[in-house]
Amino acid sequence: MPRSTRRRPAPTHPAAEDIDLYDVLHALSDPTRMTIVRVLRAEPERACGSFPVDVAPSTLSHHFKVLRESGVISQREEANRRFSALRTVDLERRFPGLLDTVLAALARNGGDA
Amino acid sequence: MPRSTRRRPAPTHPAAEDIDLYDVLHALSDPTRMTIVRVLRAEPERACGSFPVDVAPSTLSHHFKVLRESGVISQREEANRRFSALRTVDLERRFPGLLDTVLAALARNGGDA
DNA sequence: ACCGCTTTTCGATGCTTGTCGAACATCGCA
DNA sequence: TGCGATGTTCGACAAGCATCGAAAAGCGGT
Repeated sequence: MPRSTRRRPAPTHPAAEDIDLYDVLHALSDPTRMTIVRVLRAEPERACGSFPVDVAPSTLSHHFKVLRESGVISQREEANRRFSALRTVDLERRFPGLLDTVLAALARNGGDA
Repeated sequence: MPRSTRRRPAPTHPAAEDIDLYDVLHALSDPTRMTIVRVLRAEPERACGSFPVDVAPSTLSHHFKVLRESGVISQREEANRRFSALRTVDLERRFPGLLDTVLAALARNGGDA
């Protein structure tokens, strides 16, 4: 009996057309999560633990879950690490210009605040 | 002794340059408040009680307070009515394109949902 | 087989939030 | 002066949220 290669439950992502605006806005209304998005904007992919945020690992995991379930980021597993990436294409298709505008606004708000 | 003509405490608004992005995003992440913004987009001004939202007056007052203190709307008093308006100029100056993009995204999200 | 690293899950905690009803304030009008 | 209409304030309440520490799961290397 071939055991599944899946170890932990694979991270679930909403379909592009199911991304909800209110979920996205809520996800982006937290500074810690916005920092994650901003960093991910500059790099295509990054491991969870390598973000310049000052919260406990469990808290960070929670924020990634919020971002993932709102459709802002995607996550893939590699070994015991989990890499995150912005869903730029899906977001652009669903809500054109939103991500760019918000990130531009963030830069005016205080940049890294 | 001349009493002040102010009866109730006048509504307080943040200065344009003090509008905080996180406050704005949070204000916009609620459907009831978003409905208010959407209606205000089509009309320059409107009295509080005349919005097509289905909540108690006290709840509505709370939402207006959130919108006002985040800098999304302004309110002026006339007699015993309070008129609200979008702070389109201030918002555009502080976060260019944000309001338009979010409202366009709202239309894609389900329009009046 | 064991250890260390990365990340998630669980339970708890304190704060925030959306909601309501009741009471209050203010105005116009009769 | 009193009445109705318009909004706000005040508690109260349930739900949600950001946060943490402790524990567990999964992987790679020794």
